[in-house]
Amino acid sequence: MKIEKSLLSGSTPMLVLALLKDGDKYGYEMIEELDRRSDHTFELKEGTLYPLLHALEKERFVTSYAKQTAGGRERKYYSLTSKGLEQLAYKEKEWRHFTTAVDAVLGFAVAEGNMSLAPAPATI
Amino acid sequence: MKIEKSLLSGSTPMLVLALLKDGDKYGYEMIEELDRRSDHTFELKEGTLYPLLHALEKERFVTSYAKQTAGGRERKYYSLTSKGLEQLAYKEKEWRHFTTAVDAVLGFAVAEGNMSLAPAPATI
DNA sequence: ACATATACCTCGGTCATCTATGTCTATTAT
DNA sequence: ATAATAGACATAGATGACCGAGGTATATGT
Repeated sequence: MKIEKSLLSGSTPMLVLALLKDGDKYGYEMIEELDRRSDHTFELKEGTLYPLLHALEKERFVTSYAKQTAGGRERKYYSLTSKGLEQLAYKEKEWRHFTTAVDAVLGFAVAEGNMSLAPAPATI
Repeated sequence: MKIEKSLLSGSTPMLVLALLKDGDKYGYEMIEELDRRSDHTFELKEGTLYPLLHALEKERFVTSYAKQTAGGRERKYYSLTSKGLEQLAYKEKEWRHFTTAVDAVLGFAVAEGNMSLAPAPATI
């Protein structure tokens, strides 16, 4: 199934950080891995990923280093920092909150406790 | 919890259609209803909603009519068309697919059958 | 009478993603 | 040997979604 691209908007940084949680990766590899893990739902474009990686590095969520392949080709590997791991945890929490809220609007039953509802105010 | 606004991007039309499934509503009412149902997660702005409603009407997903309040004020009510109902069903399906794919990338266990995986091709 | 809430609307800015394009190197096909 | 393809990085400009800010007008509360 093809997903309207704007749906993905906003969750891309989280997905990239999630990929790096399982080990250092280079850009091109992330695109393939994301495509594979999502069963072809997310076909991230290079024009999206590379600028995003630069932004994540600027914010110190990831660091990068160059590494040679056996063939002599150079790759730029990215590594998750502890700050990036914290950010991932935050983004995952935000993601849970978001999907719970959408499901609530769509009218799906929500398991109690999920929405962290404030206790109902006393009606005088 | 505050949600980064770009997360919502793309799912807004679905949410609006979902609201109208429960009966005709006017714009201002939808904003309040969305805020209420989502426990203040979605605070849709007028600058977002009104142009969106016009677009939905243009695509024949909704129709509109004017109606007076007891006080004499005029409101513009929107009503879901059968085409809009179909669109909502499609968008909900897309939404399920999307969240399943994100969860797969995040590494959460996925209930079997959800991802509609093609049977593994025979490896010769 | 004045402020606030209700109710509609539009314009322009911001930001995320994609399209298109470019570069360079390694591998595969002819 | 040479051409074509795939791998790997990068950026510029277009598109599109959402919001901020502003505008108009009526009803209600003080």
